Amino acid sequence: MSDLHDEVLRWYAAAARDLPWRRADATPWGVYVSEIMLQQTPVSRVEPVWHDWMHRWPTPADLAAESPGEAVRAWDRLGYPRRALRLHAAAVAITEQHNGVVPESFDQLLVLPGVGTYTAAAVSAFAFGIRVPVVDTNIRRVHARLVGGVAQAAASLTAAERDLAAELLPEDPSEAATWNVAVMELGALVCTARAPRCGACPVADRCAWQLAGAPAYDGPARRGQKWAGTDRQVRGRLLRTIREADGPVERPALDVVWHDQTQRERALSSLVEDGLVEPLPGDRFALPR
DNA sequence: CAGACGTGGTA
DNA sequence: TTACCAAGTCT
Repeated sequence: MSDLHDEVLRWYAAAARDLPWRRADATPWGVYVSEIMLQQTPVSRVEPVWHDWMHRWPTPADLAAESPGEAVRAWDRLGYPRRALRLHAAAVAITEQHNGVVPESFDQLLVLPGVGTYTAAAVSAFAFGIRVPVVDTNIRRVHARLVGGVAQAAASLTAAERDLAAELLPEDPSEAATWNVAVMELGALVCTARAPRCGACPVADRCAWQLAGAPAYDGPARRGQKWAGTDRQVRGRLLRTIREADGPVERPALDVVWHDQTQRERALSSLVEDGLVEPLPGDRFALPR
């Protein structure tokens, strides 16, 4: 084991958070659910919802037996609710095509709805200990600083970044699995985007970015996501109203959430199109059955 | 490949 | 208060 691996793994053993989906008693399904929920969503908001889901649907078959609408309701306010729909669809696929057992391989995971390259690698590595490089935003940032000597990773994932992640992965499978989660944790706790705690970093002495004097990011400004006035905001309001209602919602209850009728109708139609909302007779709307 | 897609905490 | 940020995926 190289010094780099040794330092990071030692740090992880001492500093890792005690997250429920990382505990020894976490099931592959629990890991899977956590990875979907954690997409673009902070740990603190995921934790309570994850516990609810694990209690209610401890296996893929349990979720598959429910209606997709119940998954959307239980998703609560985690955001990007299509993830709930895809998680439900994945539970159905796992139940029908894999005998209810979460598949282990990257390729089998990748074809499940809502699973991209990051999640396929993460589930394969974290739930099954398979030696596969995981590349998420934390790991990309750590690599950009530690090896690249720059403050931020590129705007989009490059082939060079994939190659680097593969090169840095320890040979030993068990060590490799821990390495992935350790680098991710380092990025989440120490090598953070805004105010990195380099004084607490186990590899600051060999960090290319530190050695270069921690230069500020000098590339083009990244466009922030718009929110106010967008269809996303309207969709959020509409779905929240429907999600929090006991039964089907009448049209007037939706009319009041947004003033612009054209945009309101467009947003509602897109929710129906996505399968997040089901139109019912009598101009009523509900979560999908 | 750039843009769409939620939500809420923090500086 | 505006703007950025949080374990991405899909088209």
